[in-house]
Amino acid sequence: MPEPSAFSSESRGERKERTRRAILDGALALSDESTLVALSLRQVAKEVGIVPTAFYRHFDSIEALGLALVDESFVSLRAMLRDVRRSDPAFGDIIDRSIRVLVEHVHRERAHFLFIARERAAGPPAVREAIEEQIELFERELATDLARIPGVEPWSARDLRVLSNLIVTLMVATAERILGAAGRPDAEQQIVEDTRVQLRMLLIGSLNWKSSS
Amino acid sequence: MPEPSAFSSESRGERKERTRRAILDGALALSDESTLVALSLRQVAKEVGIVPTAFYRHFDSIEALGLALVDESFVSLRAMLRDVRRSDPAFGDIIDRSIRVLVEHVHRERAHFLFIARERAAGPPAVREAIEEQIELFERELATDLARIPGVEPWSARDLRVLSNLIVTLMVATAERILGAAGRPDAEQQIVEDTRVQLRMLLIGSLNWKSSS
DNA sequence: GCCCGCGGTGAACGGGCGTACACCGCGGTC
DNA sequence: GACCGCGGTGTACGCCCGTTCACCGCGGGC
Repeated sequence: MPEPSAFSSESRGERKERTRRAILDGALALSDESTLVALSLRQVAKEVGIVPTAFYRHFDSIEALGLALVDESFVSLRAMLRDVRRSDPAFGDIIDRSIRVLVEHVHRERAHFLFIARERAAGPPAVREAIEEQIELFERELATDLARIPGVEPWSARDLRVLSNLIVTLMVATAERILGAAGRPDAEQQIVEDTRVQLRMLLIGSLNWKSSS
Repeated sequence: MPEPSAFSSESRGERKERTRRAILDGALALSDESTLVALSLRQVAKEVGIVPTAFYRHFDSIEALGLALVDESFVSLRAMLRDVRRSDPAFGDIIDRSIRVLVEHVHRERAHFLFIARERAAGPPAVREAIEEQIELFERELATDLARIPGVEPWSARDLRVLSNLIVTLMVATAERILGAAGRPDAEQQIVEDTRVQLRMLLIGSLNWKSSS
C-alpha cells in the first residue's frame, strides 16, 4: 500500500478501491494532454505512484481502464440531463437553461468531457463503440423529453429522433468548443450566444416545418 | 532509391517527390487504424519500405508530416465545396445536391476524411489548430455562398456566420457518421435521409426566425 | 491463532522507439 | 571529367514499453 501509516484503519476493500480511484484519476489527468491509445501502462503507474505490475490487480489493460472511464464520464452527463429537467423555470426559457447547465457541467467535469471528446474520435474501437452507444441512449432520452413540450405531441417517433439527434450533435459540438475556449471568457461568451441563436433557429424551424407538411 | 531499375529515367527531384508521396500515402494508410500521436516514425518507414533515418530527408517529425497531410486533405474538402457550387440544379434543391456531393466525396476520399476526423479531436496541438483554422475558413466561404440565396440578403454578417457554423457542424457530424457506416448501405441511406430532414428544419427555421425578429 | 490469498514489490526479458553517425553511389553542376 | 551534395543505407546508443516471475506482509475467514 502506498501510505500504510496514514490509512491504517481502512479495510482491505477500501484500500483497493482507493488505489482504483487513484488509477482512474491519474489516467484522466494524463488524458488531458494525450490520448488513451498513446498512453502507456507505465506512465499511468508512475503518475499514480505504484509499480507497473500492480496495475494488473485492477485492470486487464489500458483499454479496460478506458471503458471504466467511459462509464464514469457518462454519470456526469446523465447528471447534466437531470439538471436540465430540474432547472428552475424562472431563469428564462428551456434553451437558456439548457445552455447554462451545459456550460456549468463542462467547467465542473472538464476532464471527463475532454476525455470523451478525444476518445470518441480516436480511442480504441471498443471505447469508441461504448461512447457512441451512450450518446445514442442520450438521444433517446432527449427525444422523450422533447415529446412533452407543447406543439410536438403529434410527431412521429422518427421525427423526434431526428430532431433529438440534431440537438445532441449541436450540444456535443458546443461542449467541444467550450473546452477549446478554456481561459478565454470572452470567447466562451461568444460561443454561448451563438449556440443560443442556433438552438432557436433549429427549434423554430422544426416546429414550422412540421406544421406545414 | 527503392526501385532504381524500374525508374532509372527519373530525375533526382522526381524520385524525391515520389518517396515523399509514398510517405504521405503510407502514413495515411496507417492512420486508418490508429492516430498520428500513436504512430511511430519506424512504422511509417517500414510501411513505405525505407530505412527509418531516410524519413528525415523529407520531414522533421511525425507532426510535420501531419501538417502536410492536413494541407493535402483540405484540398479534397475545397474541391467538395466547389462541386456543390457547380452541381447540376436539375437534381432537386440545394440540400439534396449538397448531401449527394458530401457522400460522394467521403467515399472517394475516405482516408482523408478519416484522418481529419481523428486528428481534429486527438492530434498534436499544432495539427488540431491547423484543422480548426481550415474549418473556420470553410465556414466563411459557406457564409458568402449563403448570402447569395434569396431571402437572406438583409442578414447581418454575424447571423450568416452563426448559421454557417451550424451547417458546417452538421456536415462534419454527418461525414463522421457516414465514415462509421462504411459497408452498410442501408445505414448510410438512413443517415442521408435524416440529414436531409435536419437541413430542412434548420434552413426553414433560420428564415422564419429572421423574418420575425 | 493459523494460514490462505490479495495487493503490492522489484528484477528481468525481448522488443520497439527516436536519433546520431559514418558511409555510399550517383545525378547534376561547373 | 572532376567533384559536390543529396537521397538512401546500416549500425549503434540509451530509453521506454508490456509482460513474466518469484517474492512479501498482512488482513480476514476458518
